[in-house]
Amino acid sequence: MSTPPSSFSSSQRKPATRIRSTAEFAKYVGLARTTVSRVLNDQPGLKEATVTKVKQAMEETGFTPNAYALHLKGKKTATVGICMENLLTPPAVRKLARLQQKLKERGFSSLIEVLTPGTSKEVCRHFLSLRVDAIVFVGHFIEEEIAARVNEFNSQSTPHVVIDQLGIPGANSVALDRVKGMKIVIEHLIALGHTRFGLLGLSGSTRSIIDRLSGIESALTEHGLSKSESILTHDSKFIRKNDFDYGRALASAFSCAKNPPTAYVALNDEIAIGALHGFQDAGFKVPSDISIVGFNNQDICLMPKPVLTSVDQGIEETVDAAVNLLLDQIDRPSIKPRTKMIEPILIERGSCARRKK
Amino acid sequence: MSTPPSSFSSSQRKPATRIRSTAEFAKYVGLARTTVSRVLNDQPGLKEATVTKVKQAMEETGFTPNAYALHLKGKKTATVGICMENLLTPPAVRKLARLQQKLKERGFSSLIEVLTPGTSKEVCRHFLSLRVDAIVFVGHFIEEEIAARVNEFNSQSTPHVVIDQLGIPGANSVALDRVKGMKIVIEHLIALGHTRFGLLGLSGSTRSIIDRLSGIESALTEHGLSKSESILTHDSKFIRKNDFDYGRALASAFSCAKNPPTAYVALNDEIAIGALHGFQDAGFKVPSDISIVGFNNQDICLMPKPVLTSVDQGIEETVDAAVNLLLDQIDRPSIKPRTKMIEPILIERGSCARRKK
DNA sequence: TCTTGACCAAGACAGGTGTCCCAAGAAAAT
DNA sequence: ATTTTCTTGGGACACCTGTCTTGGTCAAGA
Repeated sequence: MSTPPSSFSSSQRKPATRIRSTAEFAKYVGLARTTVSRVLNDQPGLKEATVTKVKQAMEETGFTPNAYALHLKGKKTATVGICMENLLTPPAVRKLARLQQKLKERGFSSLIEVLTPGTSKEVCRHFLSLRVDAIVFVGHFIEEEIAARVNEFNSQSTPHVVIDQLGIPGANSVALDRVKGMKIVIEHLIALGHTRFGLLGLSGSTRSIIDRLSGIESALTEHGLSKSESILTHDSKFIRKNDFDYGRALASAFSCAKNPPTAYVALNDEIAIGALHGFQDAGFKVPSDISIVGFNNQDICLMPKPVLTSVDQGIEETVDAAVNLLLDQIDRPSIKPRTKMIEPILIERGSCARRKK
Repeated sequence: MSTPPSSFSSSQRKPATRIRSTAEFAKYVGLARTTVSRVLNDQPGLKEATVTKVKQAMEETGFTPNAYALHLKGKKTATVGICMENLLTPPAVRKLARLQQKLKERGFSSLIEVLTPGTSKEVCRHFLSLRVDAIVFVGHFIEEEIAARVNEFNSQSTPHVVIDQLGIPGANSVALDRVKGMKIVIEHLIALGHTRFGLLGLSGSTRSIIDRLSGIESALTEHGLSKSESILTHDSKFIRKNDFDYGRALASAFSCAKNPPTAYVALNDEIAIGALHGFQDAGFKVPSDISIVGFNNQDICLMPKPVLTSVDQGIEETVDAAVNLLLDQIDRPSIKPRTKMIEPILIERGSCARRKK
């Protein structure tokens, strides 16, 4: 951490208080404000010695021009507001991490807020008061709420993108094709000889669930299976928490029933792993007795024994597409809203096997 | 979605382009800029009708005063810059989530950047150019680099706090007492009759590792055990990755050796769970043959069978203390740097048992 | 010594906002 | 009808920066 050579004895001359403006800074350097400004903006016609003098002083004082004043002079804020559904689930965080990284590569800073129901208006106002160049939503929110925000964005031509939530009219969105996601899962299990399926946590009336159920149905009918006979669920018996313990409880419910299904499809990896443990505790062998498929392909898929087969979200692809959508809007404000679907990929591991007998 | 009652026919009158200033907005409303400004700042002496007229127009147009211009008038930016070591490990993200939430409660926005080695100067400059009210570091960084930043902060009296990294002179810091963390682990295992311990991933020369080793040593000597006879490690045999597979590899190395230790202490939960699987694959029973303790008490502790005993970091306590340190600095700029240590707590689960025989 | 450049100092303006001030207009009270 | 009180309009200034202009200083060349 050696200080670069300096004509000032650096440790002594450090100003007691922070320098807040180019005027103060110019006084410190002993030059006119305009001269300093010329150095800061790489303008020609300056003596070499002057330039180095100013740059050294910047090193010493850590002075930086006020970005807020710069913005008033017409400079872009180069800031993006990110609205997260939560910061606790690994897939959401992976998206955030990728998003922040990609935006940084393009020179944008990330402002982050977690959206609780009903706060979207306030949060977006705040972002807009900070004159962000774009706003991103990550996760599933109340549809009407986001639709209202998107409406506002469109009427003000504010660049935006909605990641993971489909069905918002007029929105730029990127989302996993969940219909297809479930379809390839069921087809995989059918190929392994399974005909009856237990659903773990796949109930509700959100767009995400409806899409996934429709994917399941589509796969079933294409293979001549009837929905009513092939599908079982015990979701309604427990308070839905979408976590490990919920999966475990569901498994025990299935285990107690007679003639349980041989294959299970879970809402997410947590539930799948909980169920896996539940079935193992009940004396079933995975995958020889029972096959289980998770969703999201998180790191925890490697934690249980056997390791969990799961559906990969293509997070990198999703976020990269979202960033591209954003940049397109920033470059061409008149561009029309677009939706990009991401193809899911089944990652086969050890929790599925051919049906016995 | 219902628009509040309005004298304008809302969907029609929406301006085609975004309103960018109070001047434009005042023209839209049909009032003087000063009058609008008075409404926005809740000044007295205004007719009721005028106030509601302006507020309705705000609803319709979504107009918000430019925060950048406000700051020029002396208003605080109410923004905090957060430097993250990474956004991929769950403990780091939990800290971020808590931090963002607590800051929001106090009215601060969160600017987030991931720091790669060598970028701290640039990132902090950027934060300072955005006139953040404080800067937070979360994670372990290159000591000299952070020390240099802290030095700059102190000379400019920039409020800051370093979470998780000790040993930075002059810094406001909050960190887990890792010495004690390891000490309570070893004491727990000694109480269960263990006398020989395998270390998983606990090698290196970072402050964090040194502290933890010193905690182990302290517990051993207090119980009359010698370090050289009680401690075994195979860390150097593999490329250290601190993940599940690394733990698994270490376990297989211990399994092959003759007379392996009966108790194992891991750097983190991932390694511990990997090792747990590795030992089980090698034919050992956990916890009857072998006891294992993780570190961090993440959610994944519940994934393996048996569930993993681990040390809780007290993330909430840590972050809350950090926020308090920040606020103290903002309120009293002359306050001296302080360090707050957080007490670790051993969470006993199923992966430890009394030593056989 | 005088001219010519090269360089810098100093002033002015714009950008959006809050606030102070004074004048103008409208409504209310006399 | 006149006066008083309420309310609004409009100008001015400060905040910080980049940029344009003008004027000044100093050294080098003629």
